[in-house]
Amino acid sequence: MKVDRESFKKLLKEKGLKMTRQRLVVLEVLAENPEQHLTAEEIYDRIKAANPDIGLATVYRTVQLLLELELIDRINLDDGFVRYEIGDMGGKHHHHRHHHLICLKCGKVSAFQEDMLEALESGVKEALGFQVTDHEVKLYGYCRDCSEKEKKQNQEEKI
Amino acid sequence: MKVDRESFKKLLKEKGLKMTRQRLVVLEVLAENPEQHLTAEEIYDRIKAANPDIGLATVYRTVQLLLELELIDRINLDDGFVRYEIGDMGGKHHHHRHHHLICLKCGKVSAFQEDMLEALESGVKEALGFQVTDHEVKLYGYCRDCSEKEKKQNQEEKI
DNA sequence: GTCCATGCAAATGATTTGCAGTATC
DNA sequence: GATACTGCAAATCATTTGCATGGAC
Repeated sequence: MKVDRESFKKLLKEKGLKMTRQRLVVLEVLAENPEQHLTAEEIYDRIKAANPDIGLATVYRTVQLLLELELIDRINLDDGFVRYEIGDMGGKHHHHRHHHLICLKCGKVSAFQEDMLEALESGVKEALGFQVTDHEVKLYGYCRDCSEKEKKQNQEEKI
Repeated sequence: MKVDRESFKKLLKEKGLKMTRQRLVVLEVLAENPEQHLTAEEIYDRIKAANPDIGLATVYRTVQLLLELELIDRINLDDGFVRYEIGDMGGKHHHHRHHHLICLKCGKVSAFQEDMLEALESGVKEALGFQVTDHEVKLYGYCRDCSEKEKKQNQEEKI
């Protein structure tokens, strides 16, 4: 994914903010690594090589800013780090995101698209009067690779 | 909800652990406050009145232990605290839990039961080969009270 | 030139850990 | 009586913040 410098600059200007090299670079790292769920420190590490004089605090501040601008999303995998990923950008409907599959064996995190939740949301609306505007769904289990490995191992044990 | 001292003791013994007043009290606080999503510090505060000489570190250690024993669940509302609530105990099917409605206006957190996710899980299994064993679902939006207040306010503005 | 933004280092705050004393089995 | 558990205080570690300098407009 490519960051459009000019529209980013414009977006910042609307809020009285300035476009800086650091802000652009952080956004670019996230845009170039979709589905990677990077921590602030990981973003920092990827930037440091080309920009040795950037500070970790700036990454933290920038990531907050990008969240407020709704350019990126936050993911919490309960491992002590907050992670970030580039948002839908295209923005089909009202930002519906945060669908993650987390493998309990290899730790791999993948995303999935699913509209089945809309039925759930309208059910909640009718039954409880709760109007859903966003959701975060994490499914824990075993990814294809790990569950196939498991299966193979079980077969070998039977022999 | 009431804690069964003896079966708790037995459960601990199976793992070579001892039953202590502190462990019992922490479990009781959580059992007596279902749907309350207490932080470690909040649990500590509720215990301190009757047991002034308990330590916060013990609450943290106990809560970890109860998680491992699958007697309680962990909830993360991204507000900087990890929260805990008593588990299903009854345990209908394979521990399926963590369904929360989080109101963006008043911050109220409520839980809901919903089996509609099973359709989603089998969809994921077929499409991606990912075998789901547990899930955590957070729906963000506006609770009945807040969305009614909102509606009323909008009507008044029109007058 | 005016502010906003940055880098650095120090501060924060939830959670963890080491250790000597204490309670459970 | 052995061993696990607790309380306390110190340590940890991700994230935030104060402040003087630097950069965008």
